[in-house]
Amino acid sequence: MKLDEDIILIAGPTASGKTSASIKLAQENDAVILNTDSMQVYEDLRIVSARPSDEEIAQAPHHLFGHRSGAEAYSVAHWLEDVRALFQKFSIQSRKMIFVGGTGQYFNALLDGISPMPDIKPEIRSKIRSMVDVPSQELHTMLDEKAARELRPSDRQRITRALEVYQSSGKSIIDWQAEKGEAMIPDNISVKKFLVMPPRADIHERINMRFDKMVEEGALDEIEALMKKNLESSLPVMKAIGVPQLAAHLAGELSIEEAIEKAKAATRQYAKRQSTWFNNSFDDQWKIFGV
RNA sequence: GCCCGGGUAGCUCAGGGGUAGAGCAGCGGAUUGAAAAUCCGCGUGUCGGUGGUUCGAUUCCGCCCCCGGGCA
Repeated sequence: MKLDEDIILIAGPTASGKTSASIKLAQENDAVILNTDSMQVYEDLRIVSARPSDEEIAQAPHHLFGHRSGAEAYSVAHWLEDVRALFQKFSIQSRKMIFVGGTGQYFNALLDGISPMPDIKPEIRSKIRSMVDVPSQELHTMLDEKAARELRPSDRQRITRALEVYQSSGKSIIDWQAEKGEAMIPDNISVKKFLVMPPRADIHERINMRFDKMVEEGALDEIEALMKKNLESSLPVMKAIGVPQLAAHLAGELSIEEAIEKAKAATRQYAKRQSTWFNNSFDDQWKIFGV
């Protein structure tokens, strides 16, 4: 399919067939592919994150895949910086770009921008994140008034974030978020949006088959190598689906069957959350494919 | 063949004369620098079948079927 637009977006839940679709489109449109997935950025997770294989990557130019170490705490802000750098490198008009992935937050940030946020002082961040023994309900009482009103006492991750923002800047995260961010894509650039959304039952079947295949292809070796790095368990890479489950098996806490079953279930639940995001957060410019 | 134990949600199981409830799975939702994260909400069921007792049976009784275990 030959497309006129400068930028093509392909979103969809995990195991929906985005990778092969992106390669085909890239070849037909002489485009480069940009990863829009929060876990495929890590070099440590080739198999478990379902990152394109070397053979697939050889079929079209790929960027932002496996370009970061798992030791880094990558985030949507880093991703936007990486994208901005690529926009300059290629100059948007001269080369078609295909964004493909399953991280809704990244797509939203790309299209709508992200509010400016203060730099977090490292000592504040580590102080707050080290309070692992303090119940989140108690952390919630330390919030500024506005954040306390918006966040649930059980939502530890957002509470932690709100605390570090307030303590670093003296301003509520709610006020920071009220400031609109700048859109990444200029108005004169045309965008085509594809949402790959197969029936849920098909996705479940593909997830189950794919995880078995990952194990056959050496997922355990990959996780073993990752564990040898002794990274902090709070790092994003350590929370990728498949990592905790297979690590638990390697540690002798789960049988391989149990680990596989838990990883598959976690993947199905993730696909559910992705579907919710795409169904409710994406506007009707997205063209839906049932595949 | 006989004797036990068990058949309740997709799975593992609890309960008990007034049409039933947990965990997991599943479904729905939120989502602004960890987002594959984090959080919120929802039981989805001929209680194996069939007769009987009873105002009323998933529960008590009989018979049958199925699954374990034991004795032969």
